[in-house]
Amino acid sequence: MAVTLHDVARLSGVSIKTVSNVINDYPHIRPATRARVEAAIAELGYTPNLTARNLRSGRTGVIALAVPDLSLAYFAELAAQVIREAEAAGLVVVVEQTGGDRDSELDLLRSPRLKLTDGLIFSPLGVGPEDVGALDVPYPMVLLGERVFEGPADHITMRNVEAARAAAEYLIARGRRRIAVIGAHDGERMGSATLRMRGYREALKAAGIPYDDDIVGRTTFWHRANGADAMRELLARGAVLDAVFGFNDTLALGAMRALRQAGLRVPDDVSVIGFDDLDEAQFSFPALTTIDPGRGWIAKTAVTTLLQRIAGRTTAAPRTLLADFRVVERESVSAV
Amino acid sequence: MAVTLHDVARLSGVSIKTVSNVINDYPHIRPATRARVEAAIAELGYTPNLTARNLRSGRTGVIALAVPDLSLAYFAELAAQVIREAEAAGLVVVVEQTGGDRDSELDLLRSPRLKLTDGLIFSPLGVGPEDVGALDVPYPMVLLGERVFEGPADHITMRNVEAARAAAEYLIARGRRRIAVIGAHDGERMGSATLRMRGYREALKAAGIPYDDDIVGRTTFWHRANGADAMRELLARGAVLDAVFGFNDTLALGAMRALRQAGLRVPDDVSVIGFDDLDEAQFSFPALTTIDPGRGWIAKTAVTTLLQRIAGRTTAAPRTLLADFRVVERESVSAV
DNA sequence: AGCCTGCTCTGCAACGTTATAGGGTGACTG
DNA sequence: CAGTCACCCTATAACGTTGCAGAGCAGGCT
Repeated sequence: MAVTLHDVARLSGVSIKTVSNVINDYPHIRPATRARVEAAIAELGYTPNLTARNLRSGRTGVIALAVPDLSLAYFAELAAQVIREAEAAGLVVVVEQTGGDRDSELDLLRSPRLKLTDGLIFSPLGVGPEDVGALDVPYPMVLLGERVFEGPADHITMRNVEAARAAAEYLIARGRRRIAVIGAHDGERMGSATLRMRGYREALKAAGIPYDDDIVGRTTFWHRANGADAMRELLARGAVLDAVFGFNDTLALGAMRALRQAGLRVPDDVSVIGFDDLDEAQFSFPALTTIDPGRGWIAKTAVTTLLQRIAGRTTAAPRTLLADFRVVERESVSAV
Repeated sequence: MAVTLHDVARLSGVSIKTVSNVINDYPHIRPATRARVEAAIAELGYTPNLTARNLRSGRTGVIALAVPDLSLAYFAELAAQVIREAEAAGLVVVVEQTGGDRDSELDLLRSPRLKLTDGLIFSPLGVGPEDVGALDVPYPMVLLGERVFEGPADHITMRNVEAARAAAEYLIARGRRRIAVIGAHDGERMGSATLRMRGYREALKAAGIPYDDDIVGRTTFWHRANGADAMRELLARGAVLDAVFGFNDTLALGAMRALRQAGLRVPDDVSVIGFDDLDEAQFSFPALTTIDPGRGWIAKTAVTTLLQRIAGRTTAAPRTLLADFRVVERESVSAV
């Protein structure tokens, strides 16, 4: 059924190793021989068996990307970019969905399925600082996200505190003083919510605005529905606010929907800023002002860093690399 | 470095084959031997080398999913569901992005990378009926989408014509007569645009409404930006309309943004219906009325059909399977 | 007693590839 | 004219696993 090196060798009248040499661009081959072999390859439609090659070489040319769920737009866009970067480097990507659940994440790290891959780009949501032990895995890994710092692996992430501070400052600079937050998460000891909250509070403090727990909307999950629900709850209990900082774009978009449903005008009555710069943020009405956290750079750097580890070129201590961010000005924020 | 069967065999004092037998649940092993082997496995932390196993068995436990781009929400949600279904069946998924480009798609079909997988779920955008030859590939494949019918592979898709007709009828039933279309695509001989247009025209005809080319917005790509642009163009040339049928949700959402930007009220001045039932359609303002094309069923059926082909249980002729659809009523359509 | 059967375990070959080591050529050098 | 060297090619042994064939042994049957 499948054509192998043996078949090509037999047809072209050379040894199997010569065929292998032709395929691998070994330089010392007579042009005539090379032509004969290539003709045989074409005639038989031979393609190498990558499984066998991998067994020999110990490499698979496959990397794994583990994210909570592709139906979350942030991770879909991240995955799209990681796959593009990996393809440029000649790799393919297995995408694993953990559901953001700590146990599933720990299972995945130990799964023999990863044996089929050269390395892992892991974006945890459940695993945290208490699991650094489990993160000391026997294969190359790059960590994304905010759950684990000082872990045993390279870590590529964004400047959460600074970016969140910039978002809040952007609102403050436009005269907003009652800036609600959507996405706070009390139980969390380390993560995006904690860090972005820190940046928010820094901005308030620097501007001399008191922190008010009454305008902090809490939600563990960061879906559109959670943003809308948290916003409705804030409005229902009569919170006074002139701006909303959604800790990500889907929260902000959900919140924006709830605001407009409640008859409030965005940005005039309430300005809204998000975080992530999803594609869809350009097309809400009004278009969402947000933070571009450098996702493209993160994807690219994750792949190149993983490749360096795989190649064993870097035996240095784990590094943490931070992406640059910027405020993307659109329509959902106006000056008072 | 890596622990192999040999290491386990040496430690437990049995042959390598016995260890293999223990791992593969071969029944005739003395409990004492089994226990000894299992203890050795645990002590050494042995996990099987899947590459070697695959070379022996000819199976990899990996399937490929080829879509245009994960940053398109429809394909991200499809991929999420395919990965979930595959995982339930003990498979992992390599995601390939073709960009929707015919040449890239044809390249992919011939790529040796697919040698690493047991089969392919392929959602083409560029490849069309003229390429049925190239689709006759030597590995199990399931086709998705509307580009190729009557091909050499199983085909799982949606009831485009009926669903589009239902969408238009839904608008007509609410008194809308000037129903614009966003997403028509003239160059296309076969595809979603063609089929959905057919359903739209069927509905018009059945209601005795004349077809008017002036309210048909054309766009090859189906991003949010294209929907907004096409809508703006229609409005700019003074088209008279009381409803919009976006051939997918992102087009509809883009169009909705353009409508509201132009000061029109949705749904009262102009009602909007989409197609796909993306997660984000629930959270636009107003929430988007749309068609649920049965994406979940499609993902599940694609995986199980592919698995049947891989197992060789079905040697029957290629089948076409159609998902059920339904209209999802939300807020973007109102009665006149 | 002799044979068969079933259980437990083993050795070898094979999956398709690449690395290593080395065997022939012919041409060039001294 | 011998020696050296670059070039072209080949045979063999792995990579880690599983399928196949069978060996040794105990127990039960005739």
